[in-house]
Amino acid sequence: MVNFKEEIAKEIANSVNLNWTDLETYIEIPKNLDNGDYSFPVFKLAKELKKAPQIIANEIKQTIKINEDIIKKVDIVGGYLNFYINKDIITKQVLETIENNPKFINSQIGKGKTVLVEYSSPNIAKPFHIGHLKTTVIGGALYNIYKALGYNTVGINYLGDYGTQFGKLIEGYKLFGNEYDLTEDAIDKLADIYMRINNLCKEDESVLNNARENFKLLEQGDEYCVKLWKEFKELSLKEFQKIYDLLGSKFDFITGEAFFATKTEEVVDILKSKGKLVKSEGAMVVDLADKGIDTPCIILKSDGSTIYATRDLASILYRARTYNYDKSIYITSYEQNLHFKQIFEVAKLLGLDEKYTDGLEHVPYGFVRLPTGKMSTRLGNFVKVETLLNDTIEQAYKIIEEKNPDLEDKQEVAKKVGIGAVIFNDLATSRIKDEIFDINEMLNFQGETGPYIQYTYVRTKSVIEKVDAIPKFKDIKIEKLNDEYSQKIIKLLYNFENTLIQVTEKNEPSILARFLIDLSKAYSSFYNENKIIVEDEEIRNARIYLTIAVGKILKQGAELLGIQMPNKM
RNA sequence: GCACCAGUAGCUUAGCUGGAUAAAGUAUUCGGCUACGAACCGAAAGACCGGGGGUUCGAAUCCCUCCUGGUGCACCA
Repeated sequence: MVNFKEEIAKEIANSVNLNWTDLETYIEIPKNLDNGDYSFPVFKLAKELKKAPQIIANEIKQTIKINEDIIKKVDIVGGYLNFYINKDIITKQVLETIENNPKFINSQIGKGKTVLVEYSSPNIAKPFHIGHLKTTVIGGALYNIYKALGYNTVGINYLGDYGTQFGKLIEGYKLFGNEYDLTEDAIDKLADIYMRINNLCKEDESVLNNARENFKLLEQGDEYCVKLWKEFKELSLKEFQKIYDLLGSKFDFITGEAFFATKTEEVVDILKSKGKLVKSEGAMVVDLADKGIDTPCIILKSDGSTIYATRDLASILYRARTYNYDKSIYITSYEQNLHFKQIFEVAKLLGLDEKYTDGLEHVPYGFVRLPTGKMSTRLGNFVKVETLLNDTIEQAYKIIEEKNPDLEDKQEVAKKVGIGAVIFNDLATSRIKDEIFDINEMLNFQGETGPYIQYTYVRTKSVIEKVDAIPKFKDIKIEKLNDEYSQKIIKLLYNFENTLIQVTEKNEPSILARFLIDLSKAYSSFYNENKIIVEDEEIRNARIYLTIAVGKILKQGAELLGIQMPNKM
């Protein structure tokens, strides 16, 4: 496809004798359509060329060689040079590309590169509540999008399956295990046991010591403890899998902390041999004061055992060797900002190639809070993902019942719509923002929501279903799509791939979520203003063709976010 | 106390590598189904872009400072 910015930048560059790549970054897209399709602020050159913007603008306008196929018109308004592109060429190229390449992605940007995405990472034996949803959904979307751009993508679920907490849980099971039947709702019951033993540990030091002892035994491979731990893990995974199935979350590897616990020795050895490990308040730490980080990174606790940082470092070593990654992103709440800052600094001391340490990136997201305050498993103040999904699915079912009672497979559709609403809600805003969870907001499927995108898609399907002959691209009269509504859609479609690239540059799926809203709005306006199935065959075919293109991109974009599209709703 | 993040319409947000009149949704009021799906479209109203300084031809955007909220700050993850 023509890169309009590049073409314009090159032509201006010729005219003023400057480097076109710099000029390209100056080019903007005017908010107001009256100001053209692309705009060049001439003020930017005033200093460099030592001339008034007006004079420069005139000179450029006069000397620039305009290829009429690409640029129709150049205007000077204030200090801007406004470019009006040839609508037919962009329309033709967009539709032609979608015809030939249904995925509408040409970029080779990810070819030969490997990206690791660590996400979801729940603690086993604890309920999967809506606080874990963001990492699962954001990570899933990023995973899909990197993959779509050609990256070799590896999704890792780094389970919290290690640590003193399991010593406690084992102790709790020993004491009250016989009161519970773990064949059903295992996690809830384990969480209950954990809550009880945790309270007991606070009251009774000897219980806490038993818990610590259990963990030590677990580490040493004690048969009873390992057997219990495995059982807890399996029960938890089984329940998590139910949620992952609903959300469509997929992982290439489910590798928990325990896996790396056996690999920490090398980390300690390397740091020791480099003299970076120093004793501080009884623990072995790496001092990071010279890196601007006040808090040293603990590698070995006072009792000589490892800590999560040590295991994270071991995982970096392992992943560098195993996957030869170019980029490795960690999706967690911003609570862990300092932790990742620390381990990324310490990772530089492990003797790894710079490629690997440069590729490390923490992708933080904001807190989810309940109106009643911060969520806490310990205090029982949380909303389970399962409950939330059931509520939204039920709501979707109710609305279908009301609006489209004859629909087939209502339950299936309600599932797609209800889950789509939840996923979209977590992806629609910048990930760094905190969210106060409001169930009423979740259950409102109007406006900028997942169901709105699905509804728009369903309308495209419905239109296409109504026509008997699907037009071929070669028969489309491009110039029939010159109206403002069609053109708005075309411009959005033109930006689809660029939008995906932006998502990966910022690790920000909300950019795609917004794009899909914009496209849905543009199509809804088009739909209301233009009758599609009209007598005039040329107009009809052109509009149907545009409808097909919108449907394809909506579906693809939504699926990249993890949202399934129903054909009817 | 130190560090990081956030503060834009009643509410939820977009815009933040500086650019033309600050953009949406929601809530409120009004209009549109004898056109292909009204979970929609259109309109009205709603903003000292947290306050104050500065840099610049130009600041929601960059710098300084203050205020508010959140998070982190050593053996939990």
